[in-house]
Amino acid sequence: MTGQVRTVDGRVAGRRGQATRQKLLDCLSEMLSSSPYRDVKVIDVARKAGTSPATFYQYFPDVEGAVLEVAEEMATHGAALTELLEGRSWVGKAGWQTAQELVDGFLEFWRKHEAILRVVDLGAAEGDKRFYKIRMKILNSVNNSLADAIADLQAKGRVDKDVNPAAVAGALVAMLASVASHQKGFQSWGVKQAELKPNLALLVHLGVTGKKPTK
Amino acid sequence: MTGQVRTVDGRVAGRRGQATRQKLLDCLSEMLSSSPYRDVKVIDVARKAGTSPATFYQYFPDVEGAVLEVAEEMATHGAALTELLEGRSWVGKAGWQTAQELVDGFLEFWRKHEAILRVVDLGAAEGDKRFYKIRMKILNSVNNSLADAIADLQAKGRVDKDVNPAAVAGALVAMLASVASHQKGFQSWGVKQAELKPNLALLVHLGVTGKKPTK
DNA sequence: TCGGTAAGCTGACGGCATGACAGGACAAGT
DNA sequence: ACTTGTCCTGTCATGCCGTCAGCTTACCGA
Repeated sequence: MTGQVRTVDGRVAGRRGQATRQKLLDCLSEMLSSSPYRDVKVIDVARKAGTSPATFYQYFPDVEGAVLEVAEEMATHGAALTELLEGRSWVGKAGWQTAQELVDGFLEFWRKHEAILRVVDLGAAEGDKRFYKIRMKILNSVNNSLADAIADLQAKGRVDKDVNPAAVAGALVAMLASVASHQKGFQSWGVKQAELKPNLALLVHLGVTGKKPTK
Repeated sequence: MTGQVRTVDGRVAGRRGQATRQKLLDCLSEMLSSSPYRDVKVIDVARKAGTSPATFYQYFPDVEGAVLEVAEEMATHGAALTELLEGRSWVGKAGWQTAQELVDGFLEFWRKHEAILRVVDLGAAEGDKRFYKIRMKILNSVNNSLADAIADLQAKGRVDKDVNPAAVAGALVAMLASVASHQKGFQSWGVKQAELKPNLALLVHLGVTGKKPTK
């Protein structure tokens, strides 16, 4: 499917090569967590991996190229987000639970991949299609499921006709992503993490069903 | 209030100096709009301003320092966002209009300052307190007004007791900011800008009042 | 066991951005 | 014209970037 892993100059990477490559990616991930994206240098990543800059350039065209790899890897893990919504109900108490579990799972995922998601968000906002596609790949699973749920309720007449399911779903997903990125910001507004989640779930529930949840 | 503008080495800047300084800031702004943050170099900004890198370093410690200035300037303009909510009603048709105008004004502001806001968002997400404070300064005006409105309705018994006004307000503001940053993303979900706004307004109204708007 | 071949790594190098400084250009007041 | 303080830039040491030739290592077939 993906074909063989290749170096920049076209050689196929063997066992040792792939290990080095992966180590560089891991070290890059760590660097992204500990220092601003702007200050992440090839030489630092290489040093951290116990190798030389020249080796780095064998496997990646530049820092951005390597970041894209890290992001791609993370995006495949993001497929698990689909499970948060698959076959769930939005009616009654079950609906409230669905909303809660979505918020919980989403925030957890974002927290776990905080550093790389920051960079993906930036790249997407800057209009880079590669980052933008990765961001879509992650959000689409959640977004599509949400939009379907809204469209379903709409078909049954439980949601107004003039609601655009995709727009509402997208806005809710954007909200979750943004809140996850700036959780610390809420603390200065006197909102604790534990308080935040149910309020987010409330908004999600309101957005999807148009009604307050029954708890 | 802010005192005199000073160079890095402590001299007070005169008329000519301030003009040069401002020109550098303007050129930096342009650079941020046209190229990725990571690739904005002092030498490019200086060249664009028709001066030398050494001059840049007389007024700013580094690119980040200059970016903070641009952001600060933008943040003061952001005070105008307060007007979108001051003295507005959230009841009946007026409530729907309030929500619409908030969404409109917010998106417009974000669009106008897109480039610098991207960088502020990144800096804040990375935990840099300076960027984080600027982000707060912009969002606080809207957030506080929203939280007050919710708390008001809550006091009147129109909103559930277990809603945390600050949390809901913060989440709604985060949603607006995120959607504004990634408007292009919605196009690939088949959502046009014109469709997006009323749906955002709907979510805002739902979040604040807990009820569907009367149009 | 022994080469042969391809993978894997690095030292070294030209090029460019950074950041500091000292000195020259310039404007304003006397 | 002279002085004073502001303003700008040429220059330099330093450090990262990105490339290449060449060396080492692992694998494999004879």
